[in-house]
Amino acid sequence: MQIGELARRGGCDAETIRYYEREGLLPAPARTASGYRRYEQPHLEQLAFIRHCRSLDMSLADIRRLVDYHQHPSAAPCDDINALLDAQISRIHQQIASLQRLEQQLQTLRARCDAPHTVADCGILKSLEGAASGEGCVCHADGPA
Amino acid sequence: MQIGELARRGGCDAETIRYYEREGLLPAPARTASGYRRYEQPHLEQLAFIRHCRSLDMSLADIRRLVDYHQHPSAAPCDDINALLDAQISRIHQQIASLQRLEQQLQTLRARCDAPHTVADCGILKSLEGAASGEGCVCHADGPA
DNA sequence: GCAAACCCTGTAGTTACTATAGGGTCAAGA
DNA sequence: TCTTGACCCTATAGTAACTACAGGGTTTGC
Ligand SMILES: [Zn+2]
Ligand SMILES: [Zn+2]
Ligand SMILES: [Zn+2]
Ligand SMILES: [Zn+2]
Repeated sequence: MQIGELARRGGCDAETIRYYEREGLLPAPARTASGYRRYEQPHLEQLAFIRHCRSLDMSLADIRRLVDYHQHPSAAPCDDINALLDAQISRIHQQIASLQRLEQQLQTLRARCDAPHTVADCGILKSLEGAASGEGCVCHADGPA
Repeated sequence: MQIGELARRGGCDAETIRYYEREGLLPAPARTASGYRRYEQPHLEQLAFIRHCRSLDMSLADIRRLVDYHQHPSAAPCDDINALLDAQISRIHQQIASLQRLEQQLQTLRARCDAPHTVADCGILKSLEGAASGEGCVCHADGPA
């Protein structure tokens, strides 16, 4: 199949596939006489592997390592794979915590403007200005995030 | 004060300040005869304003709009400011939801490797491989994220 | 008169793509 | 046969918000 069909079946853009090839995540396929890329079933599976990992928000560097394990399955213990997953989970966990603090801070700030009024008089802007001149802001009352 | 002191007091790097100047978020300050930037108190306050907004994860584009309101307070209603905050809050909210789904998916995948074994035999890698060949993965059992 | 600690500009790198520009190829219809 | 449209190719630049040089000049103190 050519790159367009692989892209459709893999649920991504053809540019993305060329990018993965440049980055060494997908092997360079055979070419037709006119230079078109020719893909086979294994390419689709490897692309699906990559896209699935991406849907888990893994970095291309991490995916590269998993692809390597996938292509050269070794008798070594799988500690590396576990560590990779654990790091990913912990990163996500921290991001969630940080975003939850952030949302609370934004809600507090948002609450400073409850009635309709002018920009010059807006409690949100006033809070931000106060914080800038060192007055201590409403949103970061419990220590900066 | 020179850029280094402003950076220390503003809690960021001197490069960041030059970047803000290039981006039009901070006004170009006066220069000494030898070309060094000379900052005054108002610059520090504007930098603090920007950094505070950044700590709320606002985009530089949004901050630029707030800085404009701050510098030219108008008699117009503050709907824009409210909309900006609301959009920010909703964005964060969606990110949290998406990351929570993600964490669940990663935990499910992680649970496929409970005992120590070899890479060739690892349940995590096997799950990822199965998903790539269309078998339906453990992690996205409840529909893709 | 020299070294350390500043400062300057300009450019390139980061992540995972996305979007052009400027071409070549191929199959089908007029 | 010519042309139209859908496909493909490479190479380059753009995204967000910085960060990190390279390769200089300046200022301060000893
Ligand atoms: Zn208001
Ligand atoms: Zn605050
Ligand atoms: Zn395992
Ligand atoms: Zn899955």
